[in-house]
Amino acid sequence: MAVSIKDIARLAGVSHSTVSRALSCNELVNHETAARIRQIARETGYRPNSIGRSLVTKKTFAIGVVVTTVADPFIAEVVSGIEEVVHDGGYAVFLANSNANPEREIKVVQSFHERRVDGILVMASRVGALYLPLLSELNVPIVLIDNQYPGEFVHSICIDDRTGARLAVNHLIQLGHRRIAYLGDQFGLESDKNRLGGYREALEAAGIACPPELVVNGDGKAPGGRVAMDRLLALRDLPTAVFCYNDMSAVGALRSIYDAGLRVPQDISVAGFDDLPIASYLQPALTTVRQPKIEMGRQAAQMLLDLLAGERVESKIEVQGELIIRASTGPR
Amino acid sequence: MAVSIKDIARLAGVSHSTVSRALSCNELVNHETAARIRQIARETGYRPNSIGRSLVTKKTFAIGVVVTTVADPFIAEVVSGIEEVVHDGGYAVFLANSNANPEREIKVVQSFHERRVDGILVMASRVGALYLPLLSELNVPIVLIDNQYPGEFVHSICIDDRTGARLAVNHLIQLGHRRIAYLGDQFGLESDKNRLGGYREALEAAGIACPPELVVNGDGKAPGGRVAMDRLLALRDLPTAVFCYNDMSAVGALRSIYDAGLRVPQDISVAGFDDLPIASYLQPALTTVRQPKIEMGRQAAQMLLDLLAGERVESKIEVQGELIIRASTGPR
DNA sequence: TTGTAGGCGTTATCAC
DNA sequence: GTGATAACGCCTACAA
Repeated sequence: MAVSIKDIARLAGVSHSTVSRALSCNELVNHETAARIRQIARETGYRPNSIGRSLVTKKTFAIGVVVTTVADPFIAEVVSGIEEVVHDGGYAVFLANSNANPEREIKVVQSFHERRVDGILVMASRVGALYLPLLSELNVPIVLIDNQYPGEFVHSICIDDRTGARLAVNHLIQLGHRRIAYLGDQFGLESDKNRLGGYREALEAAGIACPPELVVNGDGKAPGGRVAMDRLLALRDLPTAVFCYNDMSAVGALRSIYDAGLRVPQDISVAGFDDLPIASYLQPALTTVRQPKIEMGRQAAQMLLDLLAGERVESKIEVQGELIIRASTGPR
Repeated sequence: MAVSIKDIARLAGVSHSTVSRALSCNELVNHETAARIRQIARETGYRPNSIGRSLVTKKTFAIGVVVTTVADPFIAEVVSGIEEVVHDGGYAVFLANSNANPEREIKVVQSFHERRVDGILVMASRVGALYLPLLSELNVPIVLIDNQYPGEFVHSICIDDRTGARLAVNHLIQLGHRRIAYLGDQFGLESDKNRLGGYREALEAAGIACPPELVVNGDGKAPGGRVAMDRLLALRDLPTAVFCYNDMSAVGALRSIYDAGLRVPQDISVAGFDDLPIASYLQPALTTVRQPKIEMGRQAAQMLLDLLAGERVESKIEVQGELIIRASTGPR
């Protein structure tokens, strides 16, 4: 079937070890025989079998990436940053969806382990610190991106949700808004908790009340944002501004507001979080907190590669968001 | 280090072949010893090494997926359909970006081959029929999704771009438009050629002229769509409707139109292609040709799995788009 | 029902 | 410089 090192050895009239050396550009091999061997390898269309190699070297040069779903624009951006660095580092990427299901997340990690990946990257983990016991057993470095399970993990990178949220809400306050709503994600996620926390802190610091009816939950996507905004619009006393968990929630909120016949930002200001590529193309262009998505992917991947190279790494990176003011927020 | 089948054999006082049989639930092994072995495996945290297994079985239960970039909402949707079916079929997914670079695409495919993936899926291939010589050499089944290189390939799935485009353009014609522009993708891509072809056919069938200045090229993304629309708006005689290569191009076109102080659809109607999740949330909601994105991913993956199972498969699937009429198109 | 032996494709350690 | 030989972890005849 596929041509192996032994086939080449036979054709070249040498031993398979010589072929191995010649192909791995080992110096200790006659220049002419090496050239002849490489020539034969080319002619026969030889491609080294990385399975055989991995078995002896105990390196697969593969890393596993777990995401909740790749059909999420934020995640897709981060993954593209990961892919870039991992690929340039000579590694391949296994990708699997957890569907935000903790059991499935663990299953996926274990299947990665069976494939003997050299490292694992998990986005928006629903397991987080629960890995710690597994970790020593697996003996595979894991880096978490935006861990969604309470508690510290060894190696992780995340955005400073709290500060980012304060940035956005302070901006709304400075515009004169006093009745500011928070349109969140599903209950229980760390980043939602922290963005809500930042929102509360900003209001409190400004001496503004935060009545519970102004905090609603969506699902981090447009449909949920729309429904949640519908609830806010059903209030007797409408908010004049809404800070949304993320841009996709804001997209849903905008739809709800338009359908109610209101204008943005004249009637209601809307701010998001993420700064997805679409954000500046929405009508009106969305004010939001930019996350360095691709860069976060790159950094997480680099942290993992450094770990694999045995280098010392910062165990926890926290990046800062940047407020991008566009047209969806205006004075009260 | 990691516990192997031999370690368990030693602990259980049996040979490693017995362990192998017990763990693969082979019937030919004493029930009690099997139970004991499985117990030990559990206690020691044994995880089979799929590398060792693959070497002898010559199956990796991995498939390689090549995309131009995963940070494209259309591609991300298709990939999520692929991942679902592939994962449920017991296979893992290698993901790699080609960055729309033909040389890199070939490199990636070859690296997949070195890893001895059981099959390969390529989205928006820039290589297409050029694979044919490589194919016999690689001896790995390849399925193409939306092949962008001219010519037929063996196994492929694509959308009927021509008919889809006609659907959209006929809709604009029925609304009374006569001056209809085509805002395309980069020059040279098959789907762009075919959507342009469908556009021309629809106009011709209606006896409408198609002056060359009404055909412009974008890049399949919002920035390119915006710039291309700017060019259309610089025309002395403006189009009253624009059919865009895809939804992201339409997103850019909308921005350009708003910035010019015009209204959609009152001044200009805009139609897209894809029906991305965002399409119905744009302002105004985008009229577009729906591609069954997730389903296309599923079908492509299923085709590959069927191929791997040695089943007969249709060599070429062509799916139909569906016109989704929303608010971005209106009477002239 | 179980053990022995061989081999998958590679790298690595020895001698020669 | 080169060739045996062993090893990696697993599966699978074949033998017992």
